[in-house]
Amino acid sequence: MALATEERILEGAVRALSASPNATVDQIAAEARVGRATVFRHFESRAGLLRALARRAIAQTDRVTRQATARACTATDALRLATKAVVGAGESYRFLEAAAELRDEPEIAGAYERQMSELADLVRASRREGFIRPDVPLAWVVASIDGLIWAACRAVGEGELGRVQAQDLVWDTITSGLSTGAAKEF
Amino acid sequence: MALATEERILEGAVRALSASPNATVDQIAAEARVGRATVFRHFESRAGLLRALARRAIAQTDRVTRQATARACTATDALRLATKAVVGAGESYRFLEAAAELRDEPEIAGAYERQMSELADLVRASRREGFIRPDVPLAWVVASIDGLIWAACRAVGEGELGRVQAQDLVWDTITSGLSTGAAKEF
DNA sequence: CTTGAATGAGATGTTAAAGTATCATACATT
DNA sequence: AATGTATGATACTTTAACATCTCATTCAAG
Repeated sequence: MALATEERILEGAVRALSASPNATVDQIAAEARVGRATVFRHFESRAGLLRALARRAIAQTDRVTRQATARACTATDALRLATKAVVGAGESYRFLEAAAELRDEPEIAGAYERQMSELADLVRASRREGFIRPDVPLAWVVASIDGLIWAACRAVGEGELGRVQAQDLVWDTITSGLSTGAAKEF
Repeated sequence: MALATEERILEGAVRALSASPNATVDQIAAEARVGRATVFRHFESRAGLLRALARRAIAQTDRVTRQATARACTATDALRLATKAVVGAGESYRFLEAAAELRDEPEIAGAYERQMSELADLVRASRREGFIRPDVPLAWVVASIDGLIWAACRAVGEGELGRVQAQDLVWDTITSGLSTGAAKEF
């Protein structure tokens, strides 16, 4: 059952690395309930395992993003659904936040760049629809949405918020901010 | 000049670790323009250096936060000034984002908890003043402000935004969100 | 029951980085 | 000028984790 084993290793790695981003191969193997040697039978090296893991997370994010944007009729709705979907898939890529060694891999860094640039495209389109404020730099809109998504994933991971709740709150915050608007003179 | 040397090492470490969070002692020493042995003369170990660095970053953040809140007359204004000040001090603690080994240190993790809980206090007080929306969970307000601060620090570090611009945008986003509000039916 | 593939356990080799030790040099203080 | 302290360079030891290898065991297929 080679496939099932690889899957178990990958799942274990996600858990182990989410808990501590410098987890050793021993810890990953233990988390996956698999012998240490078996990890090296399926992946050429620790770095290779991390790459596979990152590719998987990227593919997963791409998939849910495509599905979300496919059924949207406006760019703004696509942005909303994509945001929601990406937050929902947080568990699969959250370990990447602190995975320092993966930032150097051009493949991974490139994929992240691409996703950010796709987000920028959505934001630009939504701005043309009059939804996104024109007076805020595009770079900040992208950066802050990204930041809110990470914050939501973290909150879900820490158990501070439910997943569905977090998905809704991100869009709510993008849309309305956090203030009542009652006291702008502050 | 023991003090000046320690300072140089700490500054170098901030730079080296910001560039790559798993920087070796060699890289840190090189960045600080200091011999490798000198690092170990001033700090008992790499871990000790990181602890000192984290303590410094925490103290710096506390200092600017205190200064900011001291001259505020309302909780909301304190929140605004503190947010701005913390973004301004981003360079000094940004390396912590990916410093996995520091999360395990109870002293560091505890300080972060404390700062989050101080932020929560400010948010609660500002909410009593009618500024922060009462319909959003406190945990999310805190988490998203934290997320926006990190996003701003990252954007400044990457050169995407100027520091002052980023400081203003964080509060602007908290206050008003990113949408025009013109198309809430989306 | 036999066979073969995958696994677990653990011994062993390998390497990169941490940490230590030494010595010559520069520099400030007296 | 003499002295003491901090530093840089370098060689060395130690350690932790990666990676490989071997062998007994399990288990499914025939």
